[in-house]
Amino acid sequence: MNAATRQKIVMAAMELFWAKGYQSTSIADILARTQVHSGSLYHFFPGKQHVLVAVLEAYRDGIEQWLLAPAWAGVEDPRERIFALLNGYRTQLLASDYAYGCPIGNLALELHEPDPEIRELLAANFSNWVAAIERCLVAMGDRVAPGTDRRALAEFILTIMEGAIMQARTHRDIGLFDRNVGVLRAHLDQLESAAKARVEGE
Amino acid sequence: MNAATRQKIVMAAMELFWAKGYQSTSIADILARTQVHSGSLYHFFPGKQHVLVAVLEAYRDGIEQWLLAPAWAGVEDPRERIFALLNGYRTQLLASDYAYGCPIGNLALELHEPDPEIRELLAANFSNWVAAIERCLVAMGDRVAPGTDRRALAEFILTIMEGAIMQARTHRDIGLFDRNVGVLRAHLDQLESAAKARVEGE
DNA sequence: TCAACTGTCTTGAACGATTAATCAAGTGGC
DNA sequence: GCCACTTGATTAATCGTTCAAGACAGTTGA
Repeated sequence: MNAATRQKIVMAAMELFWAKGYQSTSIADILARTQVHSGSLYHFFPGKQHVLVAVLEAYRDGIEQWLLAPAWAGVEDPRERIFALLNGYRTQLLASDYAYGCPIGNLALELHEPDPEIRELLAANFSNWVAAIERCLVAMGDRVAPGTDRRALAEFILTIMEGAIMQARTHRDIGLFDRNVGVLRAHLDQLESAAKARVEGE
Repeated sequence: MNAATRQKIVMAAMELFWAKGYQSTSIADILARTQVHSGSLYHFFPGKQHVLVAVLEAYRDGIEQWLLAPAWAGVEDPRERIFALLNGYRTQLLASDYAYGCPIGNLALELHEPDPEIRELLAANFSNWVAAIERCLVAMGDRVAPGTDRRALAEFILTIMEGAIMQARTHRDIGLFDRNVGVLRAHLDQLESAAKARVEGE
């Protein structure tokens, strides 16, 4: 199997779905960008939807390499890793003049009645992201109060990332992103100081 | 002007854009549902995009009557009004089997390069929603610590609503919505108890 | 009182463009 | 010769949009 052509298609589709969305990206768009002809594309993929499947699998399998590793390079403190990850999205949003938000979040809201396979891949992408944050929260140990539901808090942080990008992009104002992250920071501060007080009180 | 036909189109488009998204809704879909013919639609609207404008204007102008008033009927406490509003979205999500999220949030992420007019209408809808929450936070008076940025907190609450719906819908699991709202509730609890401690301390 | 006119809205066939997808004929390495 | 892959013209369907013709209500003028 000529993996090169297949991968070229997936990479181009990744970029195009991110920039324009799934429906607004035509097969012709993908063919033009890759210099591949339609017969080749349909040799590897039964249809457009299967290109999306491959894209979502690529995101799922590449989260460590393409998302977490770059964001966390040189950042050791687990708490700061959370904000470093959020800052990665912030940077992308600004660098693209508010065009590039979260590719998974975009697709999750664009596709209204996705096939189960697609929906589960979107969910898996969210789950992996949440798991990465949860690992940071676990690594913070007793800096967060012991009774804290770290999984729920990790889900909450994904929520904030998605909502903050949505608002910042719509208003074309990074202040919305920053203020949202600011409130999250205050929330984590409070959780930490509560844990600290608890330790000192004992 | 025969306002009846125009309004029929706007109402049908509202529903269809909400259920299927903007791009997946064809003019033919709107015509079929309204029993209006294409010539009539194009008599009132220069094009599909202007139907979207009318829909967004309808949301903007109807937020009080169609969103806030029903959610807040019988709820006087400003803090509980916040959660009553969130609960409205929760109910819709469940009643529609995870189909109906936030119509504005959906459009905000589906449309990648919206015309300025569309983008500003989306932003105006968000702003009105945030303003309504901010009024609740102001009505809470010194139950929240005086230094709190109530606007930022209101934006944060919109973020949580949007992110919580996105995740719950993708996972088809209301637990994601509930846990997100749970963390928000804990955050507000903490803000309230901090304000209380401050008052008692003085 | 009635006929003619005016402007608003309706009808529905038709248009060109774009869409995802097909397929028969190739190419080239093994 | 076999098989994986490529080429690119072609397809049927669907898209948003157009337009000429007509329906209808209200106004005008005699």
